[in-house]
Amino acid sequence: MTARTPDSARDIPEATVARLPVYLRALTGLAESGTTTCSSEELAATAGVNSAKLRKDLSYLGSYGTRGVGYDVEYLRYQIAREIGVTQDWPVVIVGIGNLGHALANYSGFRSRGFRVVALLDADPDRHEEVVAGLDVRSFEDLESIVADNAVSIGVIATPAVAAQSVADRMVAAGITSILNFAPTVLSVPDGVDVRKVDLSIELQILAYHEQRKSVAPGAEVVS
Amino acid sequence: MTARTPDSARDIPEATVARLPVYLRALTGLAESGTTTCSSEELAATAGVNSAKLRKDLSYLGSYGTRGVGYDVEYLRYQIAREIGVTQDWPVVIVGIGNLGHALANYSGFRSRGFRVVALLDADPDRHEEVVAGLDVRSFEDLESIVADNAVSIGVIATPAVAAQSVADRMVAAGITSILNFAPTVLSVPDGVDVRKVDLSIELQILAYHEQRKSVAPGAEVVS
DNA sequence: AGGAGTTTGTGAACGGGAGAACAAAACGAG
DNA sequence: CTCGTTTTGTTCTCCCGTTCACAAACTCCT
Ligand SMILES: NC(=O)c1ccc[n+]([C@@H]2O[C@H](COP(=O)([O-])OP(=O)(O)OC[C@H]3O[C@@H](n4cnc5c(N)ncnc54)[C@H](O)[C@@H]3O)[C@@H](O)[C@H]2O)c1
Ligand SMILES: NC(=O)c1ccc[n+]([C@@H]2O[C@H](COP(=O)([O-])OP(=O)(O)OC[C@H]3O[C@@H](n4cnc5c(N)ncnc54)[C@H](O)[C@@H]3O)[C@@H](O)[C@H]2O)c1
Repeated sequence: MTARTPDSARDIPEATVARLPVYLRALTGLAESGTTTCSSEELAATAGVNSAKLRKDLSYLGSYGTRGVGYDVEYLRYQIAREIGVTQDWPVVIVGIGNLGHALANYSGFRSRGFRVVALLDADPDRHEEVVAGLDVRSFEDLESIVADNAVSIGVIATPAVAAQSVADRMVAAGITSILNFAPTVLSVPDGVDVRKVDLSIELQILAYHEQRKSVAPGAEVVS
Repeated sequence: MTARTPDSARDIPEATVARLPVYLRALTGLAESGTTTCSSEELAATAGVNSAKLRKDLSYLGSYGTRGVGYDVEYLRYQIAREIGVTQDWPVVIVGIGNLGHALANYSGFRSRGFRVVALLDADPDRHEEVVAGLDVRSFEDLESIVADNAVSIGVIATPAVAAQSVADRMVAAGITSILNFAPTVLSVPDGVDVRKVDLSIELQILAYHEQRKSVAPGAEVVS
């Protein structure tokens, strides 16, 4: 019987943290369709996970359900949002406004999920005349002042791979402590800085591996 | 002593499969910089993983190193590429040529890693006049014939979330067995079809969670 | 040829996550 | 108030993945 600190039941497993946003999305969907209460079974189906896993995940946050009834959609949604930290708005800077940077800047889904793009930066002076998604593309040299003025702690790297490490170094020096990296490179950053990478080529290669094996052995597998 | 089938040492752990593309990228980098031989330590550092893990991963493919020496960069690169299946070219279709679809279509990294975009499809007739990255944007109705004519088995979904499931259903019916999904929805597909999802909002939310906790407890953590 | 030095490949210990199963709690009917 | 039904929260077990540590294998030097 661990005396559970009721206010801050800390250290949520990483695997659970990665699923909380999925639950949040599912709950938002349920709320929009008018559902006010749902069981772990329903929510699990909507989120595409096992219901036991869902319940265990939620138990790390606290006891927000009612036995025999289920969960209040709106209440649980708020609790998860609070736990993740998306009840507040997070300012974000995007560096590298090329093909991908444009798409990211124009994406409305970030805003609706608690993130606000405060600046678009690019090293190429030709880009600086452009206005993307209502924001001026500014010089990369402005990074430090923008980070300081807007209390930015999250940065997105969408530059070519060769530039990524130097951009990351500069971000870290400017005070950014979380980086989402789209460039296909391993970034090295000091302790205390989180890096997550998104590599589309790797995803395709994983699919190709399984695809190749389907041709010989029909052992099918669904990776979600 | 499991009699290791030398030609097909099958069932590589999923976690290893996900890292093989990283090793491949690291090896390509080493090869380009003129390195012909490397130790597991060097390669692990380049790929950003533990060297013991790297060696164990490679051991699933076979014994391609030489004790006391290391690995032949070019030889190992080929072996990994063959194992993943990227020695051949994989035809790919992209559905939903909006912000993200444009970026994907223009991305040269796919081509250089064994993937060839054979068609860009969109439901919006206004898009059909467009030429992106040297390809006509074609009607979604052409899906079946394109898949059949080009033996496409991999599809990319970059449509809004509401359309994603119906696009996936249509892809599966047309014969596609691997899907990379960018829409923030859970797709349900029959057994035998692989789905991988890329959700940028989830990545940001995971960063936000850790960021939020940094403010209170300085227990830093690097997630790569 | 033999020994010293390197580096691989793998056995074994460890930790974390997934899922089954169940006891505890809430609710409603009678 | 009591019993039956529903559903949560949690315990327990199993499996996968990570990491350590070391014997086996190879090279080079003397
Ligand atoms: N486009 C895609 O769909 C896609 C897919 C997967 C991965 N990626 C990766 O994302 C990254 C960006 O891709 P892209 O297609 O947008 O490339 P891009 O060449 O279109 O854009 C890169 C932008 O970064 C800017 N830049 C270069 N060096 C910079 C620096 N030091 N500081 C600031 N800005 C700098 C360039 O001026 C350019 O505008 C690449 O690393 C690419 O490998 C892209
Ligand atoms: N843009 C981004 O950076 C970004 C980031 C994260 C996630 N996403 C997700 O990626 C998806 C695409 O984003 P986007 O910004 O490119 O959206 P978008 O609206 O710019 O483009 C969507 C395209 O899909 C087409 N489409 C709609 N229904 C279709 C159907 N049934 N069949 C074929 N085509 C159809 C539309 O005509 C449009 O061209 C969305 O689900 C979005 O949530 C985008």
